[in-house]
Amino acid sequence: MSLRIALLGLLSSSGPASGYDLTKKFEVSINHVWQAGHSQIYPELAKLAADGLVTVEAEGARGRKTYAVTPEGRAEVHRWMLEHVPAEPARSENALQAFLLPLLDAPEAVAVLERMSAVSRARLGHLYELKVANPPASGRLGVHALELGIMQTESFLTWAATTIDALRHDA
Amino acid sequence: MSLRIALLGLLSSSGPASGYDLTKKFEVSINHVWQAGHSQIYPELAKLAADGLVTVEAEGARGRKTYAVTPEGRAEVHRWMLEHVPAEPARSENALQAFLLPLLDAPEAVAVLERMSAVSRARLGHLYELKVANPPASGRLGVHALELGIMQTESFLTWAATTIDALRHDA
DNA sequence: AGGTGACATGTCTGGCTTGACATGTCAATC
DNA sequence: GATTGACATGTCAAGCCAGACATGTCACCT
Repeated sequence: MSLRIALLGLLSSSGPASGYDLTKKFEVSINHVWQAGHSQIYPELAKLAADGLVTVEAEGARGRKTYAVTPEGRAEVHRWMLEHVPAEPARSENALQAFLLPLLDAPEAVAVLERMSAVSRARLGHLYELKVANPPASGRLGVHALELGIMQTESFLTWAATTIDALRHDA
Repeated sequence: MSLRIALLGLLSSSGPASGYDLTKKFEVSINHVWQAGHSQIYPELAKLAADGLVTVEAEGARGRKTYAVTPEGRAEVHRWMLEHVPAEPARSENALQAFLLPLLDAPEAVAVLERMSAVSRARLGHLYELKVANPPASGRLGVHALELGIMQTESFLTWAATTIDALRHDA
């Protein structure tokens, strides 16, 4: 369901695009919020076309098909945004490791936390790059999600640092 | 993979338990970190037993089977904790709605953010209850994950409030 | 003329997950 | 004696998803 919405949203905002374009857009923008590879995107676009939420606007070179969102497609995203209450997925390997941390002794736990922190700092750097590359003009799809991602990553780092301190203090 | 680890972790920490017990434990403790229903747990326990990571320690009334973790099982969790680098799932309906927020007009976006906030406040309340119910004795499985969940939810609320302000200011 | 790499679209297998279906026991209440 | 509700274990169908496999075009460089 959510993949449909993500695709319709991208098409609504950026205009007609091919499956290939959308796959690229996923990689550089929506990726930190929702991941999908081309093997998911192509079939989903076909379904979307079958349901009348997008149309094949043009077929170009190398078999390229350009999809455009229909008014029904726009309505679908709009409806989903207003009506759908997101289900908390609560399925994160990071959080699972956090949960199981007490199974380790203190030095091991600190090592795990430091590894997590390194990964998060890299992620944070990546998000900052996105922010700089995509100056936060309001109205741009993704600006708010980017801020959210940055804040969440920062708060994760704070948690990790606090927990490391606590573990060192215990030992 | 992660479900195996979650089950082995719970069995390592709390001692032998049945599939039913583990299902209940999932609901009240690990749920905010990793969800699974009994229809996943029972087959996974059977596989775990087949792989020698747990054993059926006893069969009690009403077909109850009590599983205990084996040394191999403990080693498996330990190895996973130290070696496995969590893949960021980055698949959150909440974040997707945040991403698509610019498709809405300002009052609609504010309404969506306020709904999100209400859900998050409820979640935060639930986490606080867990914290009070389970006093944070260090060494208890889940204490760190609980703190993490609280911090992340609080930072989500901060983001939502900031974004609402920004949208109101624009309009 | 041949090779490389970006463009472009698909399929398929296997694993994970959900929700519904199915079955049966035991203890306590009415 | 019958009903209810917690206990307890499973299966099944359908959808979602990742990663591998498969195919072919076009432009550019050598």
